[in-house]
Amino acid sequence: MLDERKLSVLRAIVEDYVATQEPVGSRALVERHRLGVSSATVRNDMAALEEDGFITQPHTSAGRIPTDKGYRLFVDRLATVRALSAAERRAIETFLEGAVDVDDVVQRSVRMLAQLTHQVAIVQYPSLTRSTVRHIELVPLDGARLLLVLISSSGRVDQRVVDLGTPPSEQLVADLRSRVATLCVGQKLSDAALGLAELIGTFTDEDRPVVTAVVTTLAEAFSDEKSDERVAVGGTANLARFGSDFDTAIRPVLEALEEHVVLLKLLGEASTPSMLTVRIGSEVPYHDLSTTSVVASGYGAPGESLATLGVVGPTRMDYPGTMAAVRAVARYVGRTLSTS
Amino acid sequence: MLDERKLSVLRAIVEDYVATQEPVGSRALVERHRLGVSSATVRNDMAALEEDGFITQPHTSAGRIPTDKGYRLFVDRLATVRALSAAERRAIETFLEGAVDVDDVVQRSVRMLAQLTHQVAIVQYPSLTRSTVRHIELVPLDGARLLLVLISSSGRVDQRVVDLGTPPSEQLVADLRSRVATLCVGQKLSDAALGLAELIGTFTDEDRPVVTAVVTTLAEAFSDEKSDERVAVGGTANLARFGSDFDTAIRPVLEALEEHVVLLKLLGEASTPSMLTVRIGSEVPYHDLSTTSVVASGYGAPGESLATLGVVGPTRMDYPGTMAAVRAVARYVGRTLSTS
DNA sequence: GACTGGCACTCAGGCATGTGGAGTGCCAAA
DNA sequence: TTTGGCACTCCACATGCCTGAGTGCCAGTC
Repeated sequence: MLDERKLSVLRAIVEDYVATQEPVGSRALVERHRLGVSSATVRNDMAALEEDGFITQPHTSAGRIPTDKGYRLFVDRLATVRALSAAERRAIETFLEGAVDVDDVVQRSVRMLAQLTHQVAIVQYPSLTRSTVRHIELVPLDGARLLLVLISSSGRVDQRVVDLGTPPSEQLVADLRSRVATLCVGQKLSDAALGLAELIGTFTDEDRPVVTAVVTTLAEAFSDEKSDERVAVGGTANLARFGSDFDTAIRPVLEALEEHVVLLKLLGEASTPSMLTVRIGSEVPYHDLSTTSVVASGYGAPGESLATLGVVGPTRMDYPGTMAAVRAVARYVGRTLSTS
Repeated sequence: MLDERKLSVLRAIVEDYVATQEPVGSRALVERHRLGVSSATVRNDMAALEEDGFITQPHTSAGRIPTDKGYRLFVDRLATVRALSAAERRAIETFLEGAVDVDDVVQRSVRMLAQLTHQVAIVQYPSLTRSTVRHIELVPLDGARLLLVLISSSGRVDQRVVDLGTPPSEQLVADLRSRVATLCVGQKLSDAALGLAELIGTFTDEDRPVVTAVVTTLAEAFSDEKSDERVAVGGTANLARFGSDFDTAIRPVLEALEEHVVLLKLLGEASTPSMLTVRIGSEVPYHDLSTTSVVASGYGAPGESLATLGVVGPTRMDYPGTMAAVRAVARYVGRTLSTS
């Protein structure tokens, strides 16, 4: 039903439409691509493709534009992955190398990604719950307060102030510090949770409130999803690509970008690193964003992903180029974070 | 030259234009405001106001719109400060009270401000260099590295990793910690700088590299402007108010919003808290933003301001309302931060 | 001298009309 | 199965007209 030539025609339509933003007709197609057949033949193929729902025409006597289904087929079967140029790769590398801490890595990635793809870029901060603890520290503050500092394997540093009620003895703090460290370092926090809970029972009744407060804070503040919700957004000036009508095209995207929860859902679950997720138009889980596509990838150490990054753009985007850029940036970010 | 009635006419024009976004004519003016004179008289006044550069007409036979100079006069002499409603004030208060840390306060303020003004809101994080040190801590990490934690009076917690070259003795760390703390706590970092520099000389040659590294990091990482550059932006969906032409109206603003340096310059120097700065159109120091206005205010303890917050919007904005909202939020944020 | 009513003039924006061109669908012939 | 040709459709653009809002000015009135 879909012979080789029809697929070529679809590919040609997608490529031309992405390039020109205008419905593409049969005549223009045979002129720009060496299809080896006449425009009449292409017209027949187009009719078939439209029948199958891969393309559509905005109105009679207009050219064709791809449907979401058409883009999907294009991405799955027709796109030839464009490799990044050496210059681009070098640019990513040197730009990311200049980062001084995790915050900086994320900022720079977002900029890089926006610049490479000319789309809106989103980078999620490395997940706390999914990385292991490198160092844990308890610092007594003035009064009955304790500063809890957590350094995770991705280099991220988080802190939280714990209110204890009563000032703890130096002895207790030191003891607690070493035992918590023994339990947690090298582990994921979630894996250490059980051990931490048991820890409480091993202290005297007197010390128990303090221990409980610390353990609870650890569990609550650092383990729940809240601390994984941080994201950076960049390249919003590229929203122009969505179209010129602010209310229907641009505003929904801007609103989504302000809702971090929505953003995280858009990026989706981080699968294994350098595994690309592409959602096209109606596949995006928000109705207002039905004319946008999302290209995302997990990033992190080769084994397991730390978080997700990606771009959102109009459905009529350059998928091969965007996918290549997202994949490349994800790879470099993962590398940068695991060696720092 | 500018009698009372002409000023009333100007005020009426500004108010109507802001409300309707359309050039306002003499007829409509006398209908909507009880000026007590006929439209012909208003026409004469308008001619005079135009002569003086306070208003202009987009084309012959159109109504008048205020010029930047007109808005300026309006803001300086004509605007009656609209007080926030009790409900609005209560909303700010309860919303900000729910914040758990400084980050949260800033996030919430930005949202609040955007929602109140229907403009794009910008909040600068409390300045490190301008607040005093509440607590300072040195935490030995694995290897020859030290974690430097700084808690400032605004509740902000910052940390930096120092690379020492050689692992320091526990004794040295403890010694250094207490002496640095003595020097810094209760002071601004900049005021303690001299004492810190002198501190180096009081250690033995052997210890000096370590001390130098710590002191330098303190001075460099926490004292320069870099750490004051953090800002939060919100309400970008309100960009619609700038107009419908993306390229000329919206894109320049989006681009400015991505450049933190530009943003900080827009907010301007924080003067004393609850002192409002209003820049109108051409008064804004960026040429691309000549159709935007900025309303900003410092915030902080009554004495001296910690940082700045504000909104950017089109020159045709509701100045009294915006100014009231900015002032109110600044006041509450200052209060919230100084009591936490 | 200040205000007012009246009048002629200007011009943007909306609406109807007309036209060119790009593109399609279909059919008969190769 | 492909192709050239032809009739048909419909958008985009240009043209022209008209209306209404608004102005500037002037002569008259208080």
